[in-house]
Amino acid sequence: MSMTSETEERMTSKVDMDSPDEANGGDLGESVPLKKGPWTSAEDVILVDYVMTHGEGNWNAVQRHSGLARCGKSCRLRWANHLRPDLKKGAFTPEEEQRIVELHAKMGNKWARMAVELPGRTDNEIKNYWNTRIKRRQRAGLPIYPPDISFLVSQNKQNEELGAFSSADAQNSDVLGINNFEIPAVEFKKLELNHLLYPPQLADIPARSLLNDPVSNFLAQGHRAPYSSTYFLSTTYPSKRIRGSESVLSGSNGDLLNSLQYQNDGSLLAQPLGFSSYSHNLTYDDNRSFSSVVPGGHAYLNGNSSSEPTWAMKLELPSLQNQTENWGSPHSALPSLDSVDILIQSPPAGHSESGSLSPSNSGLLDAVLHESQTMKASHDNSHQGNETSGVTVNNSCPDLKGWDGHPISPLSQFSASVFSEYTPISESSLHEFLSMTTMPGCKIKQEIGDLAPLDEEDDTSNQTIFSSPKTQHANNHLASKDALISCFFDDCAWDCKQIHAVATSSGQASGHNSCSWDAMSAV
DNA sequence: AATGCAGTCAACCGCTACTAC
DNA sequence: GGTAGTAGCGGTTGACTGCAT
Repeated sequence: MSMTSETEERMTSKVDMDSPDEANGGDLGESVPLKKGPWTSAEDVILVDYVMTHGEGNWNAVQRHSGLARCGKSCRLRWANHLRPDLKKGAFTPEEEQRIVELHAKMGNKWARMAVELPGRTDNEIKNYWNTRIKRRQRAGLPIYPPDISFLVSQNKQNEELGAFSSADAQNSDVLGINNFEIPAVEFKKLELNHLLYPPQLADIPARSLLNDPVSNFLAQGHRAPYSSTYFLSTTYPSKRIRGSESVLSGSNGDLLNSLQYQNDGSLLAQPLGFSSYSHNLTYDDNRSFSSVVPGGHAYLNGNSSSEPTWAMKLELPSLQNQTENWGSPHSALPSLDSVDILIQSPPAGHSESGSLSPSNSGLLDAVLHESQTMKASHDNSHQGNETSGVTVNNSCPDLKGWDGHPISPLSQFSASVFSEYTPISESSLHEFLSMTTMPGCKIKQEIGDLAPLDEEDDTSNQTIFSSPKTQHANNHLASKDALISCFFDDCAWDCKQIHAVATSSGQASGHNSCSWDAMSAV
């Protein structure tokens, strides 16, 4: 947001001068009231000067030493989000946007950790971008994640579900909660990250930043020296403190810092970055495409916005550390979830006729069967003859558009529908549901190539490669649910096409057949 | 031109984790 | 082990901007 000096001053005049805020770490010994609201240019200069002299940290001392009438928290925030010289200014690039989506699919609302992966970007920036994006897409009735990401999210969920089956496996889980099953290797061929690191370029910085930004001028006037060489390597960002069990990623900071160098002019010199913090699941292949396993799974939030909620339930999306601590353990309770508001309707009365399901499948799976069968009946009545290559294409919601205008995945629709139509929802049940629908080792990967090829665009835009887990346990788990899968996949032809694209592009067929593609495609 | 609305952004707030004593 | 101080994170708020009516 650009702000002229006049505007700045005008705003400043409106800023309340609050009394020292004890809760915010204000200096109780000072009589100077702490100021709130937008920072002025003069304040910025004072703060920058202070950091040049004293370094970062001890933010509450800023007021004492510089006379700046700001609380420590405010100073830290101002520095971290606006004044530190390694910040990248300007709009997110498409690559960064793609990266954010991908990171969010993996991490949930862990903005600080996402910021570590996006050098020069702040958690606040990313958070604002994401929230804006969510709002925009929800309004448009688009899914939060693109289909390939959504698929990977659900794919990951099933791996976590598998991990919960075996305490032995859980004990062997690595620090990030990836169990020792053979995790499907997923390649985001589409996600070229050739420019993952963006050295700040003057061209990227708004003119205001160069001409009117007092800090830029300040730095330009000879205050850069302290930032030269390794000054920031030891003191500055990304230096986000990793909370609690997130410390398993502690290598991230160091590795990242080791990949960054500041030049004498204060600009950031980018070096090849190996992402060693996620080296076990994030890699570059020879084509510099991005390979990832998505360990975190998230609810489909795309929008069945027409469903009026009867009550709201706050769910948290799983984060890595939570998976480690909870998901892999057979003694664990429900997994912790990141904050996502999901509006869920109360279940229809008397919805418990599916007594054939196991107790663990009660509730949501009943709902799955019920809705799937209902939808199937509906399709049979109104959409007969929509079969292509043995796959029934769901056209029941022709107006809904998915990622980049693609029709919304029936899987996504279905998931959203499940979320919106039935409640209370059990996270474990959801995982089980997703596990069944996307279980690796499923015959999908072997026989899917028999389907008609997708159009060229799909082939190139959703190239995702899976390998199969060698998990007999999973296969046994799967085998008992063919019937459910066959019902479900009637409504998932679209996602089957995605799977098809995956299988076609990968050329890696699994030898583990535990559920019948025929059963799914023939319904 | 005036008004309303949505989008964007900076900043604040509440909370938690870490550290030192 | 308890407490206070500090740092950091994530959610929320409010001001500004741009566009549509």
